[in-house]
Amino acid sequence: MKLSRKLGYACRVLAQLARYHERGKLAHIDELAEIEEIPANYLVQILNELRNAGLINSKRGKQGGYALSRSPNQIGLKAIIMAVDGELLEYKFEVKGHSGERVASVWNNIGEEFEKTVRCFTLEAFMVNDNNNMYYI
Amino acid sequence: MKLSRKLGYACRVLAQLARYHERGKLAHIDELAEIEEIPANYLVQILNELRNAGLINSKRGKQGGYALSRSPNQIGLKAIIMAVDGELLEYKFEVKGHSGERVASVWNNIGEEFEKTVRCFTLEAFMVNDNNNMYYI
DNA sequence: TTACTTCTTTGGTAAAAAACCTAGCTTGCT
DNA sequence: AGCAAGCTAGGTTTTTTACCAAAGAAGTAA
Repeated sequence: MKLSRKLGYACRVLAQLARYHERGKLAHIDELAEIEEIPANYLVQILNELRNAGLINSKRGKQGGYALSRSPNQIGLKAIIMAVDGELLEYKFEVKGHSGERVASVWNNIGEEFEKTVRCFTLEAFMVNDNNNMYYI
Repeated sequence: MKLSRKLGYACRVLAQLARYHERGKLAHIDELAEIEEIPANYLVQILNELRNAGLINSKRGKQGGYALSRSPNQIGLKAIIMAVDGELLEYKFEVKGHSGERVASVWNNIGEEFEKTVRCFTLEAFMVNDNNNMYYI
């Protein structure tokens, strides 16, 4: 059970876009790539998928860039996962053999439970709050 | 988020071994492969990992075969997953970038929740009960 | 309208992982 | 001894992941 690196990138870039969202600014792909240390050429693809899923908007040309399509607490983790991975919990094994159906049905149940868990999280959970680190002597 | 085919095989072969367990018989690798429609050459590896994890025992030579090391309700799903996949929920992405740590920490929480879900299941859940299908006219 | 800047799209490639195979070895039974 | 099982350690093949590159399209501003 592995989480793809791509999903990690997606969470990070969205977290970063959430910060831009607070400041009402558009983010450039190169900025995002540098701040979150994501290969820019790969990030292009990821941002595309996020846009196709309706999580972010983009604007071309000068003054262009990316922005969240709604506020972070309106962007559920399930939507993020499905945007980049297609499925929440996909079992790639065919339903075969004597126990095939039973096993598949149990994993469906587990998938539903997992979905409940995932529903508890939104993009807000991924946001870094810099103020937490600001202590004055 | 994909479940490996290997994990599906493992669940199925264990479910089948659970039936042998009820009848107190040892199972041969070829029988298991045929009944559950798993490539025998691959199954060898899987059974090996299950044995190394202590979930099953094996006996060589004539009259040899495989058996569960304990009853199905004593074999937790977590142990099964970890036997074949190594980790329960492994995120292969390095902790980098501005939001790296935060994202990793959130996914750790999700992993813990997932573990709670998984703890509710044992091998018993995967067993097929033939009696359910036995209706007499 | 032209030049420039940004995203968009497509079609790749390289590396890693997953799935599966082969063949010789070991153990235990009869 | 001889055979019937599992054991082990290497392969190979296929699929997926991660990433790159370059031409295209759309907006902006001189």
